[in-house]
Amino acid sequence: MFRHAAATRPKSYFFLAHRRQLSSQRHAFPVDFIATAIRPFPDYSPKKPAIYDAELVRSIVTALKQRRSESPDVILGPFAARFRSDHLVWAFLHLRSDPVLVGALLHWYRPRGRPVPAEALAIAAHVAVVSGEPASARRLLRDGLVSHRNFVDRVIYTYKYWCSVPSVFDLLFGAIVDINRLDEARTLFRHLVTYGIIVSADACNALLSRLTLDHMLSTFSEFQELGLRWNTKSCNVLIHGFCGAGKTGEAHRILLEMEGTVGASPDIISYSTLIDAYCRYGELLQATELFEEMGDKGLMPNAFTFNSLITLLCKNEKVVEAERVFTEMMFRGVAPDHVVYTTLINGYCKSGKLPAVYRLVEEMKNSQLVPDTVTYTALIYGLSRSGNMVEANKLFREMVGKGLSPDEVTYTALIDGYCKEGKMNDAFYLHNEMLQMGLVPNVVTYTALSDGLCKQGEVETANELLRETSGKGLELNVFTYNSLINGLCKIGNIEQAVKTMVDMEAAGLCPDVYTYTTIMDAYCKSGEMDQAHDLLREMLDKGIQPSIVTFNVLMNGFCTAGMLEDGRRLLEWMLERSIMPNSATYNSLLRHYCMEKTMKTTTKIYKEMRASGIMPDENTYNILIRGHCRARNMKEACYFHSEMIGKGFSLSRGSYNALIKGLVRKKRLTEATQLFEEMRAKNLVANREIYNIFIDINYTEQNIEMTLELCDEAIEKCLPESDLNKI
DNA sequence: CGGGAGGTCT
Repeated sequence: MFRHAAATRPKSYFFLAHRRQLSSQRHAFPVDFIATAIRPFPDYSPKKPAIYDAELVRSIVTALKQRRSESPDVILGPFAARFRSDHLVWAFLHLRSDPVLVGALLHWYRPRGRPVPAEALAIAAHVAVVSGEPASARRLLRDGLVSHRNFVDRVIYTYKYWCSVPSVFDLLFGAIVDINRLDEARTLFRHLVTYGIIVSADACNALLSRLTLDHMLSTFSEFQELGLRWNTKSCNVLIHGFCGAGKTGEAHRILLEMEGTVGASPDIISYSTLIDAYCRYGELLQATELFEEMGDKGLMPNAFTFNSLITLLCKNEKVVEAERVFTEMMFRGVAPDHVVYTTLINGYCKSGKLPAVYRLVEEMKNSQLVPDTVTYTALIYGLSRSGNMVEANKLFREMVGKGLSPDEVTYTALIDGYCKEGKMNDAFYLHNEMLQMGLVPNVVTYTALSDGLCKQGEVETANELLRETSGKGLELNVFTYNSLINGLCKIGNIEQAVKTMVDMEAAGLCPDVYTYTTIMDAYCKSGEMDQAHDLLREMLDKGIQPSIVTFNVLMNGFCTAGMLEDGRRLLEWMLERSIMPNSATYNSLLRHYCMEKTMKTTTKIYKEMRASGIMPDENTYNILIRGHCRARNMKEACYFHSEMIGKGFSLSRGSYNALIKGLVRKKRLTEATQLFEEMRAKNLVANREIYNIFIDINYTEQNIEMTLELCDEAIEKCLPESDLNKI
């Protein structure tokens, strides 16, 4: 049923509506200003058909109404030759309460090569809105907008005669925003105000969220002054905008003041957005304070809120704490979704804790949560990182099998995995495959490939690749330059590395802690401690904070240069500034004292390390074991060996050699043989000396077959003795 | 209107 009464409604209705709006505003306008400012919608009516046309239209309409179940093509076919675009509107006059038939007529007319007139599209949209079909109205409006320059005018022009309702303008506004004509949306808002129409806050929010921060703010105040009452979502958009620009202080201010200035109280999204920003910028304290505060206000944190905290903890390599928060969240009755699981899985992937990863994947499946592309990418990345390309590929196929599409991030994770293994052919094969899939490799992909080439010593090829990358219009960034600089350092070309650092500055990129640490390491390794120190000075002057790696590089430099006093001083300097050393810091010192065969000092330092709560890593154990073996402390060596096995660490080639040699010396042949077999099973090559020992033993015991096998193996695999010291 | 994946230094 169509309500003709609506046609008389607009003027007074909107006047009242507008007054109501203003009375709740802080900046009230004089009422008589509004009374004179509002103009009525135009009085238009469709032009009259000629008798011939009217009869044609009546026949068409009758046919459509009576034969609803038949295809419009069949019904309208006979009229096709005589049908003009004018007939559309005349037909709509009879079909105004029947949006289905309006749609059918348009649908039939449209593909016939002639454009649908703006007027017909606008009318069809009004009919759809009035009949409660906003989705099709929006489609029609969008069509009108893209095909007719003055479509907005047509919608306003036809508004009154077709007894439309104000929400058509929300849809029109939304459609303009959809096609990204943001200035036009703002103009429309102002224009509609002159008719006494205020576009809804939600429609305006869609615009707001697409604007840059500056425009966002100016639009917010302008629309507010024109009579719009913004809502909580609007403030959330502003909060998000400020957060994205790093202005958490401003965002926080909105959260605190929105109730008073806009009359909209912050909701769970307002808080979560700000909490997420604090987490992103590493301000855990601020984040947790807000977390508490929202609870006090009766806003319960949800999976989004918790996820931000979990992400931050994972980023800070506190994945165990992250899981504690995860457990706490479930305890509070918040069910984790697939995103939270992905966050935590990724955290464990980064720290290489695959058993925990598998446990969470299992748990996720049991909760009926479905992993998506992001989840799979995190898993593939985790497996690539731990050198397990076979499993990574299996997962890749599994995700494709499940109908998920790998994107450029997924491919890059796999490509990086191959690069880290030095399998550059596989890496480039995947690069080609992603091109064939229509995916566009980005600067991250090329950085991974370039880094892979650099690590293979093919710095020239990497340089060539990056030239091509720039040629494609991709902008190289700090990561790219750093990996190239590292490549140059590793082939011993520090001079070129420094030149490249200058290049990157010329390209407008600031060398960061990675750049400096990389070059400092090169200087340290070539014994140029003064140069390294100069660079440290330079980076401190620039206000770049050294990382633990920077200190470790220096520590390693001091130790290898035999500047032990400087090393110890550096350690104390770090401790005084509560810069927490890690296992690598201590490993340099330990390695040095082991080489000096001063195991007493080594043990003292090791005890200091444990007392500071620093867990030894695989390297630490290998250093200690080799040291104790050389000092012939087999009891200690064996103790550390069993402890490291208990933690899932493995002996290095050097440690195997040292342990076996030590055990043989103590005549503990059973243990020595067992280790030798274990070593061979892992495809690690023993020293010539060790082979000789076992060849002798087997020969003495007349195990001729074994003797020959070992001889062959030694000839095939062992390097000449002279090269052994280089390993 | 809010959350999760990939590339650089020992």
